[in-house]
Amino acid sequence: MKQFIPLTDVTRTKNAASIEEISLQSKLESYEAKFKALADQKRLYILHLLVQQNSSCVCDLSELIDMPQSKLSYHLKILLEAGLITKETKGTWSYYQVNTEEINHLLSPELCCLFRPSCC
Amino acid sequence: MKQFIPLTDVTRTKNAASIEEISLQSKLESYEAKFKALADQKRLYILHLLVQQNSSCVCDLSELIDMPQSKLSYHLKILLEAGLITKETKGTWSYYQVNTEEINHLLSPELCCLFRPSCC
DNA sequence: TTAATAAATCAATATATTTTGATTAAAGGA
DNA sequence: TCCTTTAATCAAAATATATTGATTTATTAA
Repeated sequence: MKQFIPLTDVTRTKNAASIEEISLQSKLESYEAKFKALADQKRLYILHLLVQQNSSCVCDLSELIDMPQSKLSYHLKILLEAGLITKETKGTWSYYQVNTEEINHLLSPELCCLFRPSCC
Repeated sequence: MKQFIPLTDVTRTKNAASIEEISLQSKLESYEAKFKALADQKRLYILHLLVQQNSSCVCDLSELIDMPQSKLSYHLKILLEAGLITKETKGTWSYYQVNTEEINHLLSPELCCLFRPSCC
């Protein structure tokens, strides 16, 4: 995982960062994580599939996307930690769903065709 | 640069990909590049600064963000190639600007405070 | 119980991205 | 011309991310 880097590229010796800088920085940090999760064709395609399936478990997805289970779990975890999907475990199954609200907060309405259900 | 990966994880031997799959794939590919450019605190901060400055050259930005010139040029290039900023060269100076239209196509109105001028 | 299935995790490797400092190229001024 | 400034580029090193195959854990079914 990436470390928390200061907004400017050197250590502040004299003054502490202002409140505004800290809050900007924590915003940038959380957007970084979300965009990082979106910055991958495979994960974008997983989101696209999840939207169409509404909800699906790893093994079903694994067949749909033709990807080994461990690899898929890895990418799902990244999406989950970024808050872009949610997970519900029932017995040995884990069902994943797109977090539509989060996607709406982040992306333009134009991107709906790809990442939102019941749209286009 | 990342290679063009097929939507499923194996080589299609029998059938060629359908038109829909190809067009989906090229969309995902272009979004991947844009999200990759956004997937970095430093670049998000550069965008934020550019929005406030309206237009600025590398040397001015370099002071604002306290980042070495070569590093800044590297990150500006990534933003430029993703189409998120534009560049205009005057003499030895290069002036960069946020491509607001592109940002609007991509991001939610909510993100305006950070990445759009005259907003919030 | 035992065996089978689902999915998370792990360690090793492979790949990609970022950083650094130096060099280069182009433009402008003395 | 020669010196300075601006910014792009380069190669090497550092860091981060992704992939692989094996292992582990938990649950269910026989």
